[in-house]
Amino acid sequence: MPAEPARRRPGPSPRFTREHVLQTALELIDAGAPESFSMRRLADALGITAMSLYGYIKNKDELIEGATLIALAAVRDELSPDAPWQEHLRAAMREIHAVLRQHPNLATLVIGNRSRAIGLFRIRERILQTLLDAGFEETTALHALGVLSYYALGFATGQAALAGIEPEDSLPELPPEDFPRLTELARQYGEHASDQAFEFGLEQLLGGLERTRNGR
Amino acid sequence: MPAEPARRRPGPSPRFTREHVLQTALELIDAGAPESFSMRRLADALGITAMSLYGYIKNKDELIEGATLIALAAVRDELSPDAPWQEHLRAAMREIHAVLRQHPNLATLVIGNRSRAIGLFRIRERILQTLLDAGFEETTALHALGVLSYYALGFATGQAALAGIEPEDSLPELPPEDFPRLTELARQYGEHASDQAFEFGLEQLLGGLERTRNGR
DNA sequence: ACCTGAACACCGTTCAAGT
DNA sequence: ACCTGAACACCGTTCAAGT
Repeated sequence: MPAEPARRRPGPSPRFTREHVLQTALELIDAGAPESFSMRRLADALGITAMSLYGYIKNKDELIEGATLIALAAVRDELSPDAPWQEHLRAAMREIHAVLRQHPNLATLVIGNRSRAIGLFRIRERILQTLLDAGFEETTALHALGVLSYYALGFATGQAALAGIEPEDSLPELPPEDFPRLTELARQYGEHASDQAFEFGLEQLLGGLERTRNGR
Repeated sequence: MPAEPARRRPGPSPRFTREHVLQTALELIDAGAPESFSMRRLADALGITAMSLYGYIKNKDELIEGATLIALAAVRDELSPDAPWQEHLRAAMREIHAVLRQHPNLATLVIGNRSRAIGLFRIRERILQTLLDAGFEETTALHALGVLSYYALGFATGQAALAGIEPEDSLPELPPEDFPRLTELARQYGEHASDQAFEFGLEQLLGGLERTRNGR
């Protein structure tokens, strides 16, 4: 690189809002592989040095939390408040799933990061509220909350792991004599992580909850 | 147990089996935080340099796959083959859950790693076999396979994220006016990630599958 | 006040050289 | 054949100094 004059124009050196930094982070997280996101790459994308980022956020965890919050802001409950509780849960779960599908790497980062992003708790509050209003006992409601959130997060992370992989490559080569069923269904194996599979599981869970609430 | 060569070099020049390397890796993964596991630390624990590891495994992903395989070797099906399919699924899911609870950081590493550890496919084969034998249609069986595996993996990862955190610290400070229910149940919030919650969700899923198989 | 370079303490992995 | 040090191309983060 040729030596430039050490002097830098003090002119329009760009200053960002925290939101702009977080938004750029989210775009970068969406663009690459989950592990390819780094402070240094984000700084590059913004045209500043990595160290300058620390003027906007405390550390990388807080940065990911902030990006999560922005992404989750898209989750809204549009249902009328007198819709049955099953409808509310179904809608909430579908919205979470849709958002995580749009930002697949976020799911991977969040699940491994013990994220305390307040957006996650906004959704949990809403689910918990729905369950309690539906008449579930407190402990049962908390159990259901855990089941529903980890199902959504786990499934989305699983789908993210298969993103960009050809369906027929989602299975490694397996000896047919030890894996007869997987071998037989190899071509359709990708179905296990499809959106229909998510819906299928959601309906199993909602049906189960309904049965539980009606006294077994 | 290390293979003892006891020949030719003076000084500490131990040679290991691949199994010993993988076993040590698993212990190290269990011991610390998920992100604290590194090739260099593993080499330290073995008393060799990081570069020597590449004589035993191709890279870090393969190392984690190998450790996963060792851990999953503990999963066995002890049921008699004529037990009802629900019992088989329940047993398989509980065994997976138990193993992931014993190696919590492994769940985190596996879910973010698109692991192709053959041990995972051994379990999937078994679940798929059970579902097909129970009479589920192929697509439905694959959907159920995805739902069950991602539920187990997602829940275990969620529990791992809370490991070592005091139950009362599992919630960040939230404004009570926006989060009335979570605030109200803050003391019991840890319940959402308990083993009972896992069992609760498992029963919802099994009940749902049973209903599905009996024609809605 | 904001941004910087240099530095620290790490990573995974390659490679040529040593025994 | 196995292990090594040195090196490469990265990390997140701190800190004193520059503007």
